[in-house]
Amino acid sequence: MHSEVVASRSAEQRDSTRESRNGTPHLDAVSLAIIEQLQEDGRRPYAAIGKAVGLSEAAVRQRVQKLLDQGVMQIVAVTDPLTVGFRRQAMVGINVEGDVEKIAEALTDMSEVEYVVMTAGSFDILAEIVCEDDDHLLDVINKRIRSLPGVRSTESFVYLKLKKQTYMWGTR
Amino acid sequence: MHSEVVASRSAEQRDSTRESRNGTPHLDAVSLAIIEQLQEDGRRPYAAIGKAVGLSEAAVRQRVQKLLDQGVMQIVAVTDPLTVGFRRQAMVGINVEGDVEKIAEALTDMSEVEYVVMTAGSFDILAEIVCEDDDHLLDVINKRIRSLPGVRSTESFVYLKLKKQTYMWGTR
DNA sequence: CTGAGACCTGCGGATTTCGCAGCAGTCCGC
DNA sequence: GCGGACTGCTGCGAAATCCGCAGGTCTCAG
Repeated sequence: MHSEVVASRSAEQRDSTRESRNGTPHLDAVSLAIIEQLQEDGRRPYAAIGKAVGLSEAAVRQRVQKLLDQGVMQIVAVTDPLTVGFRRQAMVGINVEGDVEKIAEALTDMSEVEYVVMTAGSFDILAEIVCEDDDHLLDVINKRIRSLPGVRSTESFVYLKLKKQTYMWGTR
Repeated sequence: MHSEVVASRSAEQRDSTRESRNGTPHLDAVSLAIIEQLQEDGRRPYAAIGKAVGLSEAAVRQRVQKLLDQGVMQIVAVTDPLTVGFRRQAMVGINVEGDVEKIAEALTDMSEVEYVVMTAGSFDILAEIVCEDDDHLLDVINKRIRSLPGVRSTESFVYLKLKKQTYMWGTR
């Protein structure tokens, strides 16, 4: 009736989450299904999730706790920054000479920087900035980022309109 | 003892959330405080939140429900895409001739596209793509995006390493 | 064979959620 | 000034959920 994900766990995937060589835990189908449930509604009761994935309430609870402890997922409220009073956002492409990782670390430490990723292509790093107003944004980009030793150049893309933002990884 | 956010709501901010002219609801300090609580832990009990912000359990519950209904926030599980099996990600900068909004809409409809924003600067649109492997990524960029009528050019930045990703807007 | 470890189930008791009735303050129009 | 509509908060009791813990099963290693 209700789609059971698995029943006879025939070897191989007991140990629902286990370290693989690169350090990221491997997830089995059931944990994935649990995550999907929580991506639809982070407050869905464990019993309801259990019914959906074919597990007892307690088992779901233990798995969720483990996923949280391991840092595989987190359950949080996400908002539209505009609504919460941050009126200027920008993506900044950065070119670095020398240690890219080091610059990335420095960006990570800035509270206005929401997102940092090292990339291949004509930028070494992309960083998303969330600010209260133009002055604040200008300050962060010009004073704090461009002055980092090793930053060769930056290019800014000020956000005009956010069209889509989902958190539905694994739900398709 | 426990930091009350407000007590005498002296006019002005009854109507905790109200439409301002641009359509985005205005949030008062208490709702902001509630959001902060839920950004730390999306499953925190209403009573605990109430204690923190100085409201009854029922009041917090009503406010949270309203914030969800209005779409101001959503409570969801967020994960590291890599852990869930999406091994290739990229940011794509796009230049458009003609109706930018239209292209943005088209991108929004693609399930692999996680994030779409219209920008000022040398790209008209930035879109984040989440894929399972290289083939999938190539397919989305070359076949689906570049073939959209009006797309003049694209530039891709394949993700090498995600360094930071927070959901703490309003928490600083 | 035996012990350790991972994972699941079942079950009470504590806690939380939920729905609702009641109350207070504001903003109308009359 | 005074109802009436509206919004938001509180306080409750009932229902549902969460939580901890004591087993049980399976697998692997020695």
